[in-house]
Amino acid sequence: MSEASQAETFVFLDLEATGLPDVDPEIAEISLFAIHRSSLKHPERDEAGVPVLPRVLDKLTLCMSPTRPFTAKASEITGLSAEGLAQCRKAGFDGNVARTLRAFLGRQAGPLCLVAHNGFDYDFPLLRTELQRQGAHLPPDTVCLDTLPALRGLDRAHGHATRAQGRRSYSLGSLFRRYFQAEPRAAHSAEGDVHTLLLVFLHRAAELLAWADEQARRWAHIAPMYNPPAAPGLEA
DNA sequence: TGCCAGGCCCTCTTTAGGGCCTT
Repeated sequence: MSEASQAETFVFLDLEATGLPDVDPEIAEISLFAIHRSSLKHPERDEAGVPVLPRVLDKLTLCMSPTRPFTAKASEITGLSAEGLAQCRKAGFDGNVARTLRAFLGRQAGPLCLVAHNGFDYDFPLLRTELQRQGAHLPPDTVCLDTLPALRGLDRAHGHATRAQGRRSYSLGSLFRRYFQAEPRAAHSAEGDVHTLLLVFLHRAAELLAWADEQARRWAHIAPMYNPPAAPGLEA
C-alpha cells in the first residue's frame, strides 16, 4: 500500500462456519471488532504485560442459520448446529446481514483493513462468497491482512529460525500461548477468537501495522471460496 | 469407481513429500 492509502481502521474478524472449504461451507457466526489505527499504535499493557484492549472499539457479532448441516467436526468445535440455530429462529446470511455488515463498516473511518488469521485461505474467500450470494459489496478501497503469513514472515525476517527451535505452530491458539503463557478464552466462538486475534495483533502491533502498510491485499483481489447459486430474488 | 481445499512452508528438498491452518 502507498502512504496515501494507509488503512485508518482495522476490522478484526472471525467466522464460524459449517465446515472447511472442501464442503462449500456457509457462515453460521461472524464477529468483527473495529479499531482505529491510533488505538493500535501504542497498546497499553496490564501488570502481567498482556495488552489491554483499546477502550474505543466497535463490536458486531451475529449468528445465522445455514441452509446445510454442519460437519460433525465443525459442530463439535464450535458448539453450533443447524438445528440449534434454527430453533433460536435465526435467519440465514441474508440481505439483512449484508446490510448490517455494510452499515457497521460504513460507520468506520476508511480506508478499512480487514484482519483475520488464515484469512487469505478461509475467512476472506468465504465472506466474499456469502456477500456475492447477496449481491453485496464492501467499500472499494478495503484491504486485507492475514496474520498467519504476516507473523511467519516477520519471524523469518527477524531470524527466528524454525530449524533451531523446531517447527513452531502458528495456529491462533499456539501464538496466544507462546506470547502470553495462558490459554485463550472462548476458543471457537467467533467473538472469542477475534478477542484472541486482537491480543496477538497488539503484542506485535508496530510490526503488523508496518506489514499491513506494505503488504495488505486489496479486497477486490480476494476470490470467492466457491461460486454460490444466486439468492432468491437475485436471479437475472 | 473413488476421490474430494489449497497455498504455503519446511526438510530427510529442488526430478518431492508431507504437514500446517482455517471450520
